[in-house]
Amino acid sequence: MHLEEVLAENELRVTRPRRLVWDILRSSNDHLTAQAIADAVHTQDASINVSSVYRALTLFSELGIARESKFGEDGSRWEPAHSDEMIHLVCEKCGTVDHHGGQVVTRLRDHLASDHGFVSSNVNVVVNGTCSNCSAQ
Amino acid sequence: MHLEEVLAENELRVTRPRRLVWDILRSSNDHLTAQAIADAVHTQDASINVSSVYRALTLFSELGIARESKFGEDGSRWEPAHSDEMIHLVCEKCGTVDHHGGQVVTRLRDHLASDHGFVSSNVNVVVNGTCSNCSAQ
DNA sequence: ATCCTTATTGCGAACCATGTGCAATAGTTG
DNA sequence: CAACTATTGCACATGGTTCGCAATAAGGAT
Repeated sequence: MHLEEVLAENELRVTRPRRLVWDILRSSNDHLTAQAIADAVHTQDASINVSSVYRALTLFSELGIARESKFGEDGSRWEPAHSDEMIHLVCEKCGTVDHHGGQVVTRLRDHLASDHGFVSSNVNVVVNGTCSNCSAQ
Repeated sequence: MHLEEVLAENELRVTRPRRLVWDILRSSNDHLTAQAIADAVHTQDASINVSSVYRALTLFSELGIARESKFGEDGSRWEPAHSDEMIHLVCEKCGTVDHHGGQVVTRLRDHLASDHGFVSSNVNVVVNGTCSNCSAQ
């Protein structure tokens, strides 16, 4: 997915802050806080303001190319968008956040819709626990 | 579950702020923000400070008798603790938050543990969407 | 019931993540 | 290149949540 296209399609401009924030989001496979992203941006261009980072992130989320999740302590975590099917496994020991795919979410959605008339737009699953690495020792 | 017992077991004191916060949590079947709880407390005793409300809530959550969830805009939501099996259905139209029980979570836990070595301590499922009431019209 | 000890409070200020108004800057289109 | 205006940087506002500390009150002992 190319930032340029998505922005162009919506008649939005491709600016340096937006490009940098996007590159960092894409290149990291972590779930970064806005602050962490701002820090990373600053190593490449110290003149870019935190506000622009926040503005870029909110924009990306509105455009559907970034996803905001709330876990952990210090504010929201950001990552490139992925399907709801991908749920989050947060290890309480090493702090790693992994994705896990399956049909759980789809099944849940279907069940809620057909049996309870609840039409879901967005499903968020966060599992806290101990990952296999950490529970090994 | 009696507040007094839980507190006594942990050599903690039963104070007016704690009792009021607990009563409000128990009597409401909503998911209240700390601020809303503070407001409710104030109608009964205006002299109680917000800090004490926050302190009570964090304490209750440590004691395992209250649960903090993060959805919506304005901060965390609080409710008396319930099993992970109860997932949250948040209606984007009317704002209602409903509980929904099932085996989804247990199945997910088992799957993650046996097939992926991820031992989950706590599972959080938030489904955003439109409830049957709202989608009716 | 009263005294003592110390957990807990109220207060105010601090903090942190996030949003905003506005003048200056820089994409984009012609 | 020029012009139009979306977007930025700045500095400040905001809203939720925490903290230090002196004053207060819970609960056990006398």
